[in-house]
Amino acid sequence: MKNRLKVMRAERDWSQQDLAEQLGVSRQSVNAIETGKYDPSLPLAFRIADVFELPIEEIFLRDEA
Amino acid sequence: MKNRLKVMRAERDWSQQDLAEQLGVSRQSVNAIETGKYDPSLPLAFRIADVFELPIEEIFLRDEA
DNA sequence: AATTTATGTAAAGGAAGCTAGACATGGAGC
DNA sequence: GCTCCATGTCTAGCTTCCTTTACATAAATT
Repeated sequence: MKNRLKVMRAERDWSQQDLAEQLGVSRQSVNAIETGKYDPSLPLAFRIADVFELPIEEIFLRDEA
Repeated sequence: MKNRLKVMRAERDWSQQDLAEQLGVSRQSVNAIETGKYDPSLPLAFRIADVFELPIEEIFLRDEA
């Protein structure tokens, strides 16, 4: 499951730390999600969607294939 | 995090077992999600959305408050 | 009455998500 | 040079998600 977090964060000029604080998670979690180590939980995915004001489907992308 | 799984499943007249097989998870997982024991992972939420052909946001609802 | 189906629940174990703490690197600015 | 930042990574530990196995109940069927 890929995501557009890094790009969307860059568009807003937020650091991983900035985003982590808005989401209420650790900087390491944001980093791990961005670098593809794991996917966020569903509740966290909703918070991410809220922060970026976008539907989940526009942030997280089904794996091709 | 609430969800409309039970109703949507009833609308289609699927058993928990039917849905579990379509999703590739155990019947207990479907039951646990429906009865609110826990939320699905993000990848599973996407599969659920695919099976019901609805956006995630129309199936899973942010907790009010 | 006996069987089948659907649902709910529980326990134990493995896999995935998340934490705090620490360390390394590269870039920007003194 | 040194010092911040921002990012990436690692570890140990805890919580959440998901599994198999199993048991209980109610409803429908035979």
